Amino acid sequence: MSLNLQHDMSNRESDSYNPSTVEERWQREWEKRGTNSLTLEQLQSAKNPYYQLMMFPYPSAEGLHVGNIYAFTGADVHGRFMRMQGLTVFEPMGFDAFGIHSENFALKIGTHPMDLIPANVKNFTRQLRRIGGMFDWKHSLNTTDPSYYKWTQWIFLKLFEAGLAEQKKAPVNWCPSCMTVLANEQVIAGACERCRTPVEQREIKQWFFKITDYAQRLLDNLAHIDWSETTLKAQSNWIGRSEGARLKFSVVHPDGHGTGHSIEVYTTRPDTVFGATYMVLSPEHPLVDTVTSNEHRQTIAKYRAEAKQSDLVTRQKIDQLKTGAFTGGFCQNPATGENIPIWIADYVLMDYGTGAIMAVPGHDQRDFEFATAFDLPVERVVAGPDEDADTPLLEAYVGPGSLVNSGHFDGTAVPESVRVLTEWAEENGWGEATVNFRLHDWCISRQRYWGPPIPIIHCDACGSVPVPEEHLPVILPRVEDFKPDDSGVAPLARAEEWYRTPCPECGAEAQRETDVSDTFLDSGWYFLRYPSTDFEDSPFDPEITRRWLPVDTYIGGNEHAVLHLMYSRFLTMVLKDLGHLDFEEPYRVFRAHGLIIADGAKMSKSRGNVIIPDPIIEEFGADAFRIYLMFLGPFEEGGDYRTEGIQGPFGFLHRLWDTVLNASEGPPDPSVERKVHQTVKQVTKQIPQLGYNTSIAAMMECLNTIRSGGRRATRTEVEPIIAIIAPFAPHIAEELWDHLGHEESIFEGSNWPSYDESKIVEDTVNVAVQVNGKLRGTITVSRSTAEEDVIIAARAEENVARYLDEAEERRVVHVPGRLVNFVVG
RNA sequence: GCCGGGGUGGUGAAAUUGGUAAACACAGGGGACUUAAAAUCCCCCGGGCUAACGCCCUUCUGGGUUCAAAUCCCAGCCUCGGCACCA
Repeated sequence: MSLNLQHDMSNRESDSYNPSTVEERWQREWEKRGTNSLTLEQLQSAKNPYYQLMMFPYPSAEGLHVGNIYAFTGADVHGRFMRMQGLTVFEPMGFDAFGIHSENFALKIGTHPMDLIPANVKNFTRQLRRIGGMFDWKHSLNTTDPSYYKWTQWIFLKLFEAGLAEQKKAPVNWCPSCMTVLANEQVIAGACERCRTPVEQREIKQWFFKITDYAQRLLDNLAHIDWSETTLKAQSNWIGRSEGARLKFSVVHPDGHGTGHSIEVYTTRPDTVFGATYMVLSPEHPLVDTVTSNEHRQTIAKYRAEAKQSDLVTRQKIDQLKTGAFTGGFCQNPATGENIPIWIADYVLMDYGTGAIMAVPGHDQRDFEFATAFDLPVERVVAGPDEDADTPLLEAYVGPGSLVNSGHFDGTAVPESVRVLTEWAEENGWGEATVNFRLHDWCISRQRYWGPPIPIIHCDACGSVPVPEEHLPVILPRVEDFKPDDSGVAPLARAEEWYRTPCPECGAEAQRETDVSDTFLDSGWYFLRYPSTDFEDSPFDPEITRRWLPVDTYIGGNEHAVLHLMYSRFLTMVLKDLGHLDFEEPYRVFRAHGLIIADGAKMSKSRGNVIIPDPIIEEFGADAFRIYLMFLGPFEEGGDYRTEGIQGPFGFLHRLWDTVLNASEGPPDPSVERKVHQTVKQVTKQIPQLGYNTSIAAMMECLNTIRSGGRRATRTEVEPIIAIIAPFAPHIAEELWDHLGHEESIFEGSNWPSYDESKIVEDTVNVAVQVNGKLRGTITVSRSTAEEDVIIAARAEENVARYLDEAEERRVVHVPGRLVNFVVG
């Protein structure tokens, strides 16, 4: 029979599916017709605007990798689906091309980044077109383009004017290999995120954005935004809000007389203050010199020097022995009135809380370890159940209980005790309730070359003067020797003719800031720029921004859960407060996609399991590759890439092609039609939930049904399938759509098929029959069969009957359309 | 250590959210077509017992709830992410 069909279609025999021909044709057509680009007029007046965003790539020399394509395809499927629903979808793509990545690579191969980046961008653009994304290339952007970073600098100025940018000398993480300052976020377990070199501590003047001013708001808003749960959790952990108290301890002479100095500590357990038997300052604490006695000065100086050298590397290792040194100074425990010694130790960090702690070795494990190491007294002030004031402590007790050895607070239960003791401290003027955040201010300056210059001019008379807006952009000059050195001074300091400039305020000779800004500042606002790239005189056009933002759906990797996503939320909030935006959360919906792994491990050059996409696309086509990637597993969980796996989707597209080309006119077969409607329904429901793998499986199943027994399909059966596959395989969908006689692109107009609920219901159902919960047979009954008749039929089933004969029926459970369960005993 | 995600065939994974476990694919085996290969098509494919109808076992392990558990509860093991001396 299939032979006969082949014969019928002999005029079509040469038209077997050839992905590259089809894909080239449609990529050309889209370009020619402007299918994927919005006009300025559309941007200004679209009735149903939908902003589909994905994370723009850093254009590496290696080109797009499978992970990029996976992420972009997942977002593109969603965007194309929304478009077919009749929305005007804006799906831009750009390049995050500044930063240390490009700079390091340029240094390595000895090419200037200004030459390297355009070549990489060109290659990326070619590859991005090849995968068939619905990208609006008329509204692309590149962060290294002066017309873009002009506005990055403008944002810096806005924060500067608002008092949210400040320069201060700060102990910073210094990577001796990259020769640059790293943000705390770029330090992983004491080592540089990029090169794994242990980080040192240095004091350098740095520009900071005061993101901590927004900590509470950044945290509170997490309750209202529709983001992936894991991302929300990561953000909230990163902000790290904790409630506690600041307690003031007076510094005293050994004889108990006050020195006039006092030290504040931060604690989440003010209720254990009676058990504070010593105090520990961070080695960098400003009062260390003040409290140190002459005979201890040398030891302290030595310890501080050691701490500085090893700093974040060893300091962040938990499982090491506690070290420290006694200052010779004392302070008074405000609760007990007793003098307690002041130590310094590197387990106390200067940049958390106040950089000083009251040590309660009885109820804090770190303090306990320190006290044990240096033979300091351990006092019990909390007794758990079955314990009393004298139960010895073999380790810190942190569980529930009530206070002991705490004067008239004895007996207060622990959660209550925190409040009571804080109030007591407040009444007596030595403490107050405080909220503390783990989040640090954002250090945005880099002593590197490949970034936008920070638009500040340093004048001896006027101080730090912002570059006037009309002088923006401050163009990054071409400096041939841009290699960073150990001095901690940025390469731009070598461009004397560039940095020498008159002060905008007094006209005196002054110098430009030679630090450049962090890449995360570039990517912190790019989504605002995309819809307004037609405008040169403002970063984002107010009218267009009102129409298109916030972003409707943002899909990206969870590796940016804290940094990029936090910074862009912060900048959006600031711009709102300054009156430039009327919303404060940039992304309505954010979904984190999973990771593509190969051979059970993350793809990486060092593992040698990186898959290069180009040859696969060449052989099987972008459509098959897209489907395969989306078919691997749940999009939000990622999947394991196997080279052979693409055969499935590839064969599927071949069969789809043949089926459509051989389709006849005529009415659909009722049972096939039912399957088609079921499939349309399922895919319609699952795409918005990113249930791509199951959508594809449903379409495969549907095509199997259409073709079952070698039957020839009708046009009405296949047409909806072409439409619902279109978001996944846009090229073949266009070609087949065209073949069926449609003039316009399948993506123009609302071509998503509707389904008819009444055509979905089956007239007969299979009902499982169980005896005591074990499957003993199945029966097929008409959907409308009355319950009692279903049970009669079930009881009559041959195999079931064997089990029912033997025992007494106690109960019958009937789940309509699903099963009958006889409970016998 | 803390916070998340997850453990289902040889493999990637499904499972209407408590109702026939393994859909859809990959790999493997067998067959058809072909001079041959590729492509395509058809059949088999969790384990055990059986000539067969069937039966027993099976969703990391052990308990529990229920007529019914991959799904809910308790305990434990493993794994992958994130944070981590954060007071």
